[in-house]
Amino acid sequence: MELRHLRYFLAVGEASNFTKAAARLRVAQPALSRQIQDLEDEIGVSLLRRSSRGVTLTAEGKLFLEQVRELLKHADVSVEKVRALARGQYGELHVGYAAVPTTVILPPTLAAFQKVAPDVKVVLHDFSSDELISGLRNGTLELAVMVEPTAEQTAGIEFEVLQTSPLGVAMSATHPFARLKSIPLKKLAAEPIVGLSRKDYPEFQRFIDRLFASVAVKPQVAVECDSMSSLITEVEAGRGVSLAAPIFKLVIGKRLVYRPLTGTTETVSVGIARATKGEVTPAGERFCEILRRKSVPK
Amino acid sequence: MELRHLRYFLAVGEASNFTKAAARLRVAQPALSRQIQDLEDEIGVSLLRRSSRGVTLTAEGKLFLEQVRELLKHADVSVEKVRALARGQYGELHVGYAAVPTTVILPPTLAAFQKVAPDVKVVLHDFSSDELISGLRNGTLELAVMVEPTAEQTAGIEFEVLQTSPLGVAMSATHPFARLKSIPLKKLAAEPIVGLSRKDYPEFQRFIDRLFASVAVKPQVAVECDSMSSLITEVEAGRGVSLAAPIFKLVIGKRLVYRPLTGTTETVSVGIARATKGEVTPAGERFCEILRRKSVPK
DNA sequence: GTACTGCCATGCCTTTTGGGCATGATAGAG
DNA sequence: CTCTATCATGCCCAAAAGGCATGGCAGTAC
Repeated sequence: MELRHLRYFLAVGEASNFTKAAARLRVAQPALSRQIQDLEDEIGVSLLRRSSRGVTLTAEGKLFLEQVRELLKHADVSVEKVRALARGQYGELHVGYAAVPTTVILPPTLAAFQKVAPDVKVVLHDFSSDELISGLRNGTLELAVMVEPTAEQTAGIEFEVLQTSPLGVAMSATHPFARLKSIPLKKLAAEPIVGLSRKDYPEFQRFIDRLFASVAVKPQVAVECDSMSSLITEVEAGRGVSLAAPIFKLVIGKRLVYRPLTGTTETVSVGIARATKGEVTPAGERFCEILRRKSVPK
Repeated sequence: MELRHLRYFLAVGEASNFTKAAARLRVAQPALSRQIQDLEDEIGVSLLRRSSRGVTLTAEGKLFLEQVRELLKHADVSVEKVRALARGQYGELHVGYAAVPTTVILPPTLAAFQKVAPDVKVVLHDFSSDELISGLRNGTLELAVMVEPTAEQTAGIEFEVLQTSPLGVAMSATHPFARLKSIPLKKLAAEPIVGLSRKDYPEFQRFIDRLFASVAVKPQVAVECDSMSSLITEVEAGRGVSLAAPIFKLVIGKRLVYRPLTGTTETVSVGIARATKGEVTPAGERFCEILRRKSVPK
């Protein structure tokens, strides 16, 4: 039994007439006649009642016709799914992201991606940077939108910068710094700093170290928070100030004040991280393209 | 695309090796190789990654393999269903029956049928005799197990007798008749009779008329019941006696007394009724065979 | 490094089979 | 009773599946 037999049977069943079905299939009527006979022989059941005025389906034929309809439909859909998968318009896409630095880029990207590939199920994973890296390594994540990984994390990971921003400082409105237009790095060095915990964000510690190496000062990290929301609360309470990128302004709202940091050329970069030998699905590729487009500053 | 392509792809996908798959399919390896190429060309997507140490599925290949498995399974099941339908081991069978006269035959028949054709859904319809006849005529019922239809009902219906029984009378234990061993028709004619309603059981009225024609007496039908249970209650209450077949003994239990009727050769027959030009399904045929077997008195 | 082995692809030929054309058989319509 | 529409059969051709021999390639063993 081949799909041809089923396609032919479907045509005959729907036309109730060999001649017309043959015309629709663009084959000669005798060829069709024989294929149907072969099909009936193989199944060993009469599917059609022939008469000199067309054909009618037997009860068995009716049942089989139903089945054949489903089957051919399924075959079509299957092929279409595979093609869509190859075009990046079907399947699952596991995207990891760091919540705060991606608040601006991610939502419009997701919206745009949804439009071009509505049948791709995007599975979002809000992870800490270390979790993102290991997710990429073990294949759980196909790509991650995050801040540039540190040298220790970068093995087997390739990173593509999307946006680079200067650094700034966030503080409570009552803090003395709030009266300044910008904060010099040296002044910051003398101030207690609210930071992120070593455990969840190891790269934060290293970043701080690198930043203050230029002024040869050990910064005072007064509090280590395990989440952004607690960090904001601590800063708001006046326990210290926090390093921040301009994007941070969107997250802190009116609870904190943001000022640019001067006296350093250090920057933070947000971009796409992927495993060097990870699978590159067409859907992932499309997603990256949109990310790039949405990252161009207007 | 033909089923052959799918069967071949399944084999290759499962073996991860053309040579072994070809052996399992009993075709030469090059032939298999080419069919798979054709398949990939047709859907326009790479399904396999070839290497010198076998093949691995691409993401598209994995998706397609899943689909193909389902598809081939579906094809097998479809053919099997059609064959089973032709053998009378699949499908629906609508059987009408008259509840009381079939209390003995039907249950064992259903049990036996269930055994030989567990996948046939037997749909039972407990109808009055007129409903049974019209059900057969309009095709709702394929067959009916019932008492022999009257001449008026018999057009377009063929009836096959399964069991014939003499007539008897049912009465309450306190009724004078209960002291007799049998009841002569003439005595019965003088007695008030509890019958079935004209509306639901027209054949009952005609049967009564025919029976009493031989003794040239108009019987007194005192009460017309619309169901067997109410008839039993009425008889039990002493409102009259009722005509009955021996089978009736099983239904009345100890609530009523049964006595044979003498002075008449009239009998009641229970059998299979079918529409003369109704569809005869193999399942229906099987059901009838079992009915016949179960009707042979032991 | 070299020979070896297992794997898949390619080229060429054979066999199978699907398909076309002409024609036959049949039954309902006019 | 002829005419016509319908499906089946016989015969032939062409397309395509399949087989065999062989080639290329990459690990593996020596």
